Amino acid sequence: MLRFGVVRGPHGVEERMSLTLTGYAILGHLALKPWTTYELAEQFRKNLRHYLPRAESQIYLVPKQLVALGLASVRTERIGRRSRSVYEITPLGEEVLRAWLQRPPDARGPALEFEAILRVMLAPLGEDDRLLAVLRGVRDDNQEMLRIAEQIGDDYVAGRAPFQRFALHRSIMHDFLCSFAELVDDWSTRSIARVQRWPSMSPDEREAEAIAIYAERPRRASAGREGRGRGTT
Amino acid sequence: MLRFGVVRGPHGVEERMSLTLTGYAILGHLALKPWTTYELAEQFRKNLRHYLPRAESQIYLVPKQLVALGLASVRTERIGRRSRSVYEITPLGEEVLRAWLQRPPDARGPALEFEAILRVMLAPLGEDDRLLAVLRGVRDDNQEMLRIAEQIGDDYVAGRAPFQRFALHRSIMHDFLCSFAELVDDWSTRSIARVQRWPSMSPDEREAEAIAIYAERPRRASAGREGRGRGTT
DNA sequence: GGACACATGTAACGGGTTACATGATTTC
DNA sequence: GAAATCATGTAACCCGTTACATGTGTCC
Repeated sequence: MLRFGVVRGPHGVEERMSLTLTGYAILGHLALKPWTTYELAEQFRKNLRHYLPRAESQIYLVPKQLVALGLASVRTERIGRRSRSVYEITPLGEEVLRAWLQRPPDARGPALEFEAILRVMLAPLGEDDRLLAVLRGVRDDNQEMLRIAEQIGDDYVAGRAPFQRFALHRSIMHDFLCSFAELVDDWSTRSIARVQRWPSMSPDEREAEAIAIYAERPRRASAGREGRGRGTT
Repeated sequence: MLRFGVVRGPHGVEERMSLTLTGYAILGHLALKPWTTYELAEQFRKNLRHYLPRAESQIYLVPKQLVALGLASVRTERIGRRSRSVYEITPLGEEVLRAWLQRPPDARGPALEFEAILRVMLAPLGEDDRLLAVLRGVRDDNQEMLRIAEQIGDDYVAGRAPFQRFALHRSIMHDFLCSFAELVDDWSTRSIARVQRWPSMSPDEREAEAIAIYAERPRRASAGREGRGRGTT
């Protein structure tokens, strides 16, 4: 997060040094409504962790930093004897966020880190049943993601989602999350089935199976689609 | 990487403290054949970055640490006046790797970090054309991934891949990579098309579109599949 | 009265990134 | 002889994680 020099240029604010993605994520949430740190932590735990995984402690730290930078303000409420901090965005925070939304993303594509794939790669050094265990672990874990996606879908259909008014935009997110969870489910399921068939196959059959996959994937040519060509606009 | 106490137990080595995933990734590569740091860096740049992204400098640092831990050895070759280090796995390194392959993975599912999704989430704060720019950026960047996957597929079909002998195992990786690249391509393409239609739609139509997506995704029930139920085996 | 969720942090550590630096070899 | 690629690092920095700590409210 570090220093954060804000320069007021002719077209609004320009940032000398930017926040981390976590910082913008929280600032963005504050732009929608005031949040307590607990609510933010909950939000990250339930909804954001699939494409912005962060430790709980970070969610309590970052809002403080935003306040220190003048991008947010805190108000302390008392619920009985228990106190809680409510964070709100400041006008400066709104400007900084707007400037960020105007800028092109730092990373355009998704960053994936997938230990299981490394284990698949090194699987020839071990036994097939270890590979199966890895793939089953992936699939089992993914069931949770599928359940969460289902829950979110139900909430929007029932009209009781916290951000129902953004349903249209959020449906793009939901589309991605579901596609991803379904991909992991499908991939792990068919890979388990494949590995299970290997012992009963001849070397030639195995060779043929591998080559068939390499020959068919990725599907070639995606011609005749919207807005062909480079450019970020 | 830090300390790394190896204890020789009744069933082979037991590790007191483990390597990072990067450490195991490189150790795993050394188990297949000796590599120079440059080759490793190339390998990470071309093949691994999609599911284990690491800075180049890290690839030069980690093998040195493996040597310091006694898991690998270096040999310095001279090509003309230019020298290069060739790294090889030691017997201890092989044991440690085998022990790791035996253990269940630390993270079973994939970890995703996707700035563009955050921008989709906050898109209602900006203009639709900013959202379109983000989605187009994602799709354009993803073309590169699709091209790389195609290249890899061609190499295996032609029988000239560096690890042709592992074609069967690696086809599982290829399957995942292609599925993912195709997902990103499909998702970004259909999302661009959707956003472009929004201006010409009535509020009711937009509402209906959103709800339709939430109602259909994720696909419900995945009954009658292999090995139902929990458990890591 | 015990368990569990609510609620909010702090301190230390380190893995990985960014930025920089440098020289050799090949290609045009 | 300029440019690109080959080839190998080092130093500083810091974001995020791990692990710990602590008290409140509520349910049974």
